[in-house]
Order: sequence, then C-alpha cells, then structure tokens
Amino acid sequence: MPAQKLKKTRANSTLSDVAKAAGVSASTASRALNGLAQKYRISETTERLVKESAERLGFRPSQVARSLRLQRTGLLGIVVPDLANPFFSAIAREVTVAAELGGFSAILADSGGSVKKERELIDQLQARHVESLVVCPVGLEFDHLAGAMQRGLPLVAVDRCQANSSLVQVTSDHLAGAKLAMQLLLENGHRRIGVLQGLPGTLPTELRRQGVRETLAQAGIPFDPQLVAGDQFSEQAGYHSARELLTTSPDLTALFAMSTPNAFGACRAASELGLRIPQDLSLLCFDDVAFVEFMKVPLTTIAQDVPELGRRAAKLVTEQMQTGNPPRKKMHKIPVKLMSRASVGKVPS
Amino acid sequence: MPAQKLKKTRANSTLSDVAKAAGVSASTASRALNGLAQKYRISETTERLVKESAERLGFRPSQVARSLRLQRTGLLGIVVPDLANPFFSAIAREVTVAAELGGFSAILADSGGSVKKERELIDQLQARHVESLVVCPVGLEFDHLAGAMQRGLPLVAVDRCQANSSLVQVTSDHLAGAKLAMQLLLENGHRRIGVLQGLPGTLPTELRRQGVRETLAQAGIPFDPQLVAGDQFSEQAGYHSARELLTTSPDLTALFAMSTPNAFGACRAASELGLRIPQDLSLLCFDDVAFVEFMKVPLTTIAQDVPELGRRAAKLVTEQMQTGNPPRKKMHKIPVKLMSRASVGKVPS
DNA sequence: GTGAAAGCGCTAACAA
DNA sequence: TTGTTAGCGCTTTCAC
Repeated sequence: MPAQKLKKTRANSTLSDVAKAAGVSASTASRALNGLAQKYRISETTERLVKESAERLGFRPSQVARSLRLQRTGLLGIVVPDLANPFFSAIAREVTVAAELGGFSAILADSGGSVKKERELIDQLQARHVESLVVCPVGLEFDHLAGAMQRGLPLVAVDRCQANSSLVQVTSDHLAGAKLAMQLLLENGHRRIGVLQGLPGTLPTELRRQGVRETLAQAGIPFDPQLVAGDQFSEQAGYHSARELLTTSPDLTALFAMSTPNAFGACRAASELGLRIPQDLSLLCFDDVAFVEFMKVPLTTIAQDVPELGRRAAKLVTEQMQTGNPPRKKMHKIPVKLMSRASVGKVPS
Repeated sequence: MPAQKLKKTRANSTLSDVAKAAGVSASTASRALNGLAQKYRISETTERLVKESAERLGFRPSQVARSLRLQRTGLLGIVVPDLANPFFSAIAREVTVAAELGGFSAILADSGGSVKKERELIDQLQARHVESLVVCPVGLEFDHLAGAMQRGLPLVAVDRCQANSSLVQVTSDHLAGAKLAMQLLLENGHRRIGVLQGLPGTLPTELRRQGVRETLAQAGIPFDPQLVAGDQFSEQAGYHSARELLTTSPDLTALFAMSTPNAFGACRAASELGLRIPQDLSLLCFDDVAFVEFMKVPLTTIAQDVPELGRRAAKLVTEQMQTGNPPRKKMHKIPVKLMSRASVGKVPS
C-alpha cells in the first residue's frame, strides 16, 4: 500500500471514553447506544446519561471496529470501465442509491477498461470485505469473477456478459435490439446496410452482429462481411469505419451504428462526403441519449433501459445477500425499445 | 444500520491460518508477508515457506483488521448531488482514479440534491474513517463541511462553493465566464438579453448573475431584473423560463442559459414560438458537452474544465493528507473557455 | 531469527 | 440492571 506513510486519522472519542464519562462500563454504553436498553432493562437514567455523554463528546462509533467485531462491513463494491461514460455512471448511480437505501456504502472503482486493473480492483475489494459486488466487466475475461463468486461473494455482472456462464448477469436484449434495427431498415427498402461495430469479442457486439445476420438471412439477403467495420465504441472509430465503408461500398444506403459515439462519427463522415441524412443515407444506432433529439437530424435509436440495468443488478445482489444463495435465473435480459426519429428514411429509388 | 440482519461475510483464511500452515508464529508470518524479512533478518527458507502457504490458502489480509490496528483505512469519500449528471460523474471519475493511484479506495455517495442526505452521508463517511473527503455540496448549507474540517478531516468542496469561507474550495471562474458570454453578445449588438439561471443562492448562479450585471454596467446598459428567470439547472426549468421571458419581453434578441439543459429547454421553447436560432434569437450557454457540436445549430458555450476540477480537488486533499495541514490558498478558480459556434449571431437590424 | 503478548474499538456470552 | 471477559485479524514492541 503506497498510502502507508501518511499521517494517521485523528482519533475520535471512543466508546470507552463515553462509558467513562457516563460512569458505566463499555458494554452498558454500547447497549444503551444501540437501542438495546429495553432488552437489557437498562434504567432510563443510565440510558439518558450515556446518550448525553455520547452527544457531548461527539461520539461516532467506529465502523472499522464494528466491522471487525461483527464480521460485516456494510460495504458493496462497484467496478466500471469508465465512470465518465454516461452509460456506466447511470448504472453506478442506481446501484449506489440502492446500496444507500439498504444501509450499505458503495465503494466505486474505475478499471479504465483494463482487465488487469479490473482484477486488481476486485482483489482489493475482497480484501476490504465488501459484502457484494456489481461489476461492469471490461468484457474479455471472466475467471476472476467466477472465482470471487465461488468464494461465496454475491456478484453480478452487468452489460458485457459471458455466454453460457454460471455468473449472474444482467444485460440488454442486444439480439432483439439489433433485429429491431435491421427490420426497420429493411422495411424502408434498404438492402445494402453497413455496420459500425463496437469492441469485438464482447457479448453485446457479438449478439448485435448475430441479430444483423439473422434478420438478413430471414429476408433472404446475403450477409456481406465487407460491410462490417470498426472495433471500438468511440466517435473516432465510428468516423473512420464510416468513411471506410462509404468509400469502398458507395452503394450503401444505410448505416447501423452500435453506439451513439459511433453514430456521431458517422455523421461527421457523411457530412464530409456530402451525404445528407436521411435522403442519401439512413442512420440508426444503439443507445439513446437525451441529446439526440436536438440534433440536426434527430437520430433513430435502439434505447437501452440503463437505469433498469443498474436497479436489477442491485436487486440481484441484495437478494443474494439476504438468502445466501445465488438466484436460479442466471441471465437477466432487459428489453430495449425502438425510438423512431428522423434519421431513417426510405431508400432512394 | 438496517443492514444488520443479513448473513455474515464468509470467513477467509486468516494470518494465523497461514502461520500455522507454515509452522511459524503470526508475527513472523506478518513480517514475511509485509516485506520486512530483510529488516528482521528472517531466513529465506521461512520467508518462502510463509509466502507459499499464503498463496496456497488464497490468503488476503483483512483490510478491516489492518485498518483498526494501523488506524488508517486508506479510504477516501466522495459526495455528489447526482452521479447520473455527466458533470458530477466526470468529477467523481477523476477523483476516483487519483485515489486509486495513491493507494486509496473511493467510497462514492449520492446525496440526490438533498442537504439532509448530504449531512447523513458525511456523517457515515466519518464513521467509516475516510481519510479525506471531496464533496460537491448541494450548495445551500456548509456548516457540516466546516465541522468535518475542524475535526481534522482533509476536505475540499467542488463547484458549489461558499463565498468568504475557510473551506478549501475549487470551482470554475464563473464570474469571468459570465463576462465572456455577455461581452460576446454585446459585441454582436445585443442589448436586450434574457438570462436563464440555475439554483438561486448557490455561488455559481450568483457569480454568473454578477458577471451579467457588471458587464452590462460597464457598457452603460441598465440591468433589467425582469429579464432573469428560472430556478434550476434542468431542461424543464429552461423551457418554462424561456417561454416566459420570450412572451413577456418579445424584444429579447439573445438568451444566456446557465446550463446545457437550460439551453436545450430554450431551444424547444424557441422552436415552438417560431423563433430561429441565431437569426431571430441568439443562444449561449454555460457548460460544454460533446454533443452540442452535432446540434441543428451548434451551441456557443462557456466550457468548464470539468476533469480539471476533479483533478485539482484530488490533488488538494492528497496534499492535505501528506502535510497534515490545509493549504494556504483556499479558493481555487479554474479558468473557463469560450467555445464559439453558430448559435450566436448579429442582432437583426 | 523468531515468538509471546498487548491492543486498535467494538459487541456478546456469561456472570453476578 | 450492570460489569467482566474474550475475541474479531492484524501489527509491533519487547524479550529471548
């Protein structure tokens, strides 16, 4: 611990200070302050005396000592890849609020998108004896999560899940979302559709791609892997992949972006290439943010219910803590919704 | 603590388990594991033996016990009014990352904009013996912050500060920002300028209003309090105040919004009233978000350096922990920047 | 080179 | 109705 050398926390007054001030033993003081006066038939005088002394000394029971004694920390851990990303901060918020409601405090950690950091953080959190863990994994490795779970730690993974896993997971219905998106494009007559994808190897990306393929297959349209580009959820990546697709395949009439930033990048590329949306190019993206309504061309999106992802995760860890067992149902899919706006139009005939 | 009744944390293997497995005493095991083998001249054999045993048992030293013994928790607290707000989550992120870098873990708490909740949370965090505290106060009361500081807790307040306070504070240069905004509008010939303000009584709002008044005064333009409306930083509030101002004072040619959501609300109101931006109405707002570039009319903004607010706060608490003293300089102003885009135009002549 | 013992602040069995 | 005692898991004197 690099924090080693620093100055120690100023000592507060302790329970025994209070006891001394009130002229009673530590146990009596403890009982009086914890509302056990009834149960132990402590005299009203004593109780009041103790409480007054505590008040006067500004006594705050040390949660550290309490945790050690009770073997319960009242701590819940959250790990996200990037707290500055509204998607993750919304999840973090819901979990934090739920935790506070349940009398827990939330330790929040930012893995910065690195699996290595994620491992370290999860280790640290276990050392701190968090009583449960909500993690939005970077999404490429899961053994450390499984490990923590096997040690008996209630854990739920959110968003970037793992297929066929014993982990408790909650994520949006990416498959259905991608199908919804593609169906809308097909209904509007589009046949050559480009896909701007996110981080490959993560379940959201893979499932969405599967949705694309299945919808095309059902419509009897061959899937052209040439029309898929990109490897990140960022604006930059969206821009470059869009430019690439639009120049190598000028017959494209629509673009399906896997994230809002990807779509913004696509907008930029389109405007540089002199393509108007939706007249020359339809655009549709996964994820919905408040701002898209105010865009030049309001974006049609597949909206995830982000707060619900967080709430469900919180509910699942809470239940595990209460029952002591992981839920029977492992994979929790949260429905998505098509938000139809102006960026998708009929294919130019 | 409502969390009382739940199941206790599964016990991990402890130091004495490791010691037993290695056939040494707890003290030796502790020293070997903490890299004090040199200092205590522990034999290499013993050291390796201990480390192997620890490894084999999956030993993770209990931070709880450690904290109690060392009187140091390695915990830092962060309190924000709304983690779902990108402004605060960006700050939280910077502080969290800085904390992790310094070997600390961050406990994050969401006050939901309630002073009462804020008080409770700060109490809880002190009971948990956080070693320092970064808080984005709701902004209307500060005594509990001053109190925590006087107990010797390194504390810095971010954003919603208090004038003439002994608190260590970091906030944007709201006054300069508002002046920048007003100057731009004046340069473009605007004389009747409406102001959509945020939560009254908070320093950001008050300072920005002051900036408005001073700039007008300097230009010899009378300040008309009728042209100020609003009481929140939300889209709703912006919409209603904008409608109100634009209908009661149809001679307005520009609107200065104190937040991005306020500005979005104003956009909605303007479009409903058939006012085009910037031809009929110029619009300018405080705060810059990535999205404004993609708006129908890209917004001219006063950009706060939000990450820097967080980083500076983190630096200030860290220094306080190291030196044990609050910094001499109390108020830290972070510069703002004018981002000129399309939403401000010449006044129609 | 290593161990025994004390103690961080609290709670809970047991005793009175 | 209250006090004594032990112990949560760890570090650190002090002793050998």
